[in-house]
Amino acid sequence: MPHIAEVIVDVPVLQTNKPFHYEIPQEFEQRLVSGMRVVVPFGNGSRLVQGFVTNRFEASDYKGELKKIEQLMDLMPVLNTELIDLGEFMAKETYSFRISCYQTMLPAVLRAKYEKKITIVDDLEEEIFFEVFRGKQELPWEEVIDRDLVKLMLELKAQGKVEVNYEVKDKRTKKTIKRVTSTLSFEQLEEIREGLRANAKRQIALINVLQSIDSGEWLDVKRLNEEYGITLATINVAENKGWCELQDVEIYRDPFENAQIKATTALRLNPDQQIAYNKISNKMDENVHDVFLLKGITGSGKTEVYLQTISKVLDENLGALMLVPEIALTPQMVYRFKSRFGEKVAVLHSGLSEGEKYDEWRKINNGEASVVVGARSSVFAPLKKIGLIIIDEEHETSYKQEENPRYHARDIAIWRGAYHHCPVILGSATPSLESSARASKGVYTLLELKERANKKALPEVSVIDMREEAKKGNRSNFSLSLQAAIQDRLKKKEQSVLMLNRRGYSSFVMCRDCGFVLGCPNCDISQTLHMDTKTMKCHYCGHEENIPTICPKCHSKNIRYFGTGTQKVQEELQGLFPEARIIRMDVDTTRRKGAHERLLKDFGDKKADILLGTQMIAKGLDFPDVTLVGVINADTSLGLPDFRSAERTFQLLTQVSGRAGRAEKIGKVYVQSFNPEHYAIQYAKNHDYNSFYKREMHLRHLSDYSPYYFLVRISVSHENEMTAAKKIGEFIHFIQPALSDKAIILGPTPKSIARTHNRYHFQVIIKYKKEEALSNRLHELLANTQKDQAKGLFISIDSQPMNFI
DNA sequence: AGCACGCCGACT
DNA sequence: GTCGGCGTGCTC
Repeated sequence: MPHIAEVIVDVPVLQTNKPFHYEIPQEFEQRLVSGMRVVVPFGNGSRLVQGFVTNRFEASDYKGELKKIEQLMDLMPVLNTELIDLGEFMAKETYSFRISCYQTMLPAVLRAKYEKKITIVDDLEEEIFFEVFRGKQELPWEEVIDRDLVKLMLELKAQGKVEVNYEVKDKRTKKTIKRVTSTLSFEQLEEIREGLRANAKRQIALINVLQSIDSGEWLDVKRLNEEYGITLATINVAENKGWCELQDVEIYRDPFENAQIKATTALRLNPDQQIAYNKISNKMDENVHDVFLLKGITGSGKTEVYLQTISKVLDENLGALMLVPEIALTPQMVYRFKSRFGEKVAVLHSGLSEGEKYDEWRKINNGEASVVVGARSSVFAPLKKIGLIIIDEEHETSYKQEENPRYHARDIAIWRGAYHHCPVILGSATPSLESSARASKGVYTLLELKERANKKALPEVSVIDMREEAKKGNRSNFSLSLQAAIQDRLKKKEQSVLMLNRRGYSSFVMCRDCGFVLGCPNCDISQTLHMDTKTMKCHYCGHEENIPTICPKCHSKNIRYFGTGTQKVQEELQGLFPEARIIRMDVDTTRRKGAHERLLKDFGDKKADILLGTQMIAKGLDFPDVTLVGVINADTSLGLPDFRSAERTFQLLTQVSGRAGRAEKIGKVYVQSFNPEHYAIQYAKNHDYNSFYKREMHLRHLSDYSPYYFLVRISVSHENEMTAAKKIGEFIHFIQPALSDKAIILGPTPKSIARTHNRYHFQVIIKYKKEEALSNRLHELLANTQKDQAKGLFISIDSQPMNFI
């Protein structure tokens, strides 16, 4: 057996971001497998840290003396070889540490907790022992700090009386239940019963129960207590006397314990669905990796295609991975999967406790679950053989993690698809421009669902010009036509959904009379209002000007910042319709666990007439009695200083429109806007993705943005503004020589929130098509700036950033 | 990150 | 003269 282990240690800094070799002690030789967590001594004081074994070797080329692995933390590996490789790839792509990548792949309970403490090894003076150690053998290090004992401890350590110890603690817990079985025969128990006093009621009851079960059958102790009043104490006594045997068994916490799930079967596919199914199915048969872009309008039955392709995967004893955005992971959605695939489904989402997440993860790792449904991080689910990966609503920006490691689930999914030689399906009604562009170039295979499953026409969308409303003297958030429509639905006892677009809240300036938004003269994006400096700024090029008091276009004085809160809107709405029952859904009302589900359930049960919410209501809701959808302010997301703002607005409007008229009744959508002629709004009104795509691609082409160019953003921050500004300048000088003349450098500019936590932030964006040397150069940049980073300069590199605010 | 080693200021 | 400040470098 190779007795050298390659270990990635849990010290997330660049200098230790490489494998370290350890000797595997004899006792672990047989049990240690790559992918297990281990405890290893590390560094000068040999403090104990957690590590992941990534390989085993016969010999090491390390010149120094190898240390030994201290302890194994797992019986089964937590990472398989695929995930070990994926972590290496991911660290390189996202400019982050391998250890951080492995930790994001795993449930949080597998992350170690560290404890440092002082242990007595030789007799101490009585006074110290009782006063300082309070008569105990150990003293936690925090206490040493708090009680200012560092100096004393160092002295005692020098005298060899105490030592510093490190402990690596495993946070994971398994939920267990106690169960009991009989160890005696019916007759033997009968004999015992006769020997008992008549008033030993509990013991007699227990014997009755033990007599009633078959040999080898186990009974739940909790149930014995509930049903017969037999306590654990009684059973313990009985066990000591040898009548029965007690056992702790590990169980999974079941987050869906109380759900009643009815089995469903496959629906009949329409011709478009059938074609899509066949094409995907063929690739699965060939065992070939391919990426499909499944484009289907709302209600076209994408989910049924997912379900049936997954079903085929299961028939071949492979696993399937399905990602959905966190907010779309509703009970309705989960129910659909559970009812088709039953126990084979594992669900991973943020609503679960750490323990529940770990249990779901274990079911996957053990091979008990073969269908995984979950949000972004589920892309790392430890399925051993994957036959299909699906990313639903692939355009959603939440698939990109906004903290380190800044991975995009789509990239990870495609990497895993290639590894497993299986298809990846990207599904959306409004695909991202990047994916559509790849499909039109033939990099992805396009599959289209053009028909709605119920053959219903898409809802009619009316765009309401809020400038006209203003002229009529209506200063409220609700146009007269929307008010009339709401009144009508209330009368007919039908439901309405109203969405308040909260993106980019209050951060830009717009003219209430003509809809003019102040843009940057150099960058074709809107400028952001900075109240701290009382200026308008462009986040891309750094352009700055005064806040306008008069609209440059129509010279109206009615130009001001834009944005409204949900609570204020709710009050206004209630004032207009005193009899209406309103449910408000925003970050405030959904903060508590389960609140989101409860509010939706109440609305589904028709306990309210109007659902008022932010974009979180745009996804996945399917309520048959909703016949009216209103978008109160379509413009806020247009005003964002982001080249994707039109795309986001188009996607949002299309998505929310799909909420109207899901069943028999015909739906109607009202979109209120100060920019009704804006192409994102007009194309959304006409449900015309293709025209939107063409127009937007043209604009991206003109301004050299994605998908024509790749982007990378380098951000720095420092508590001293001058230092941060000077450093980012140096970094550009360092990177520039590695770039061709085709690359475009934007900035440096201060970030939109130029100062947070008393630190100053600057960024530079590099637009490029093909720069072979760039990635290496950026890795070098990180390596060369270790000293700066030690001195409080934060550097972060975000490849293909999604948010610019 | 955490720890040791090493070289300059205010103290017994 | 020394105690201790944190700058620098290393961790299998």
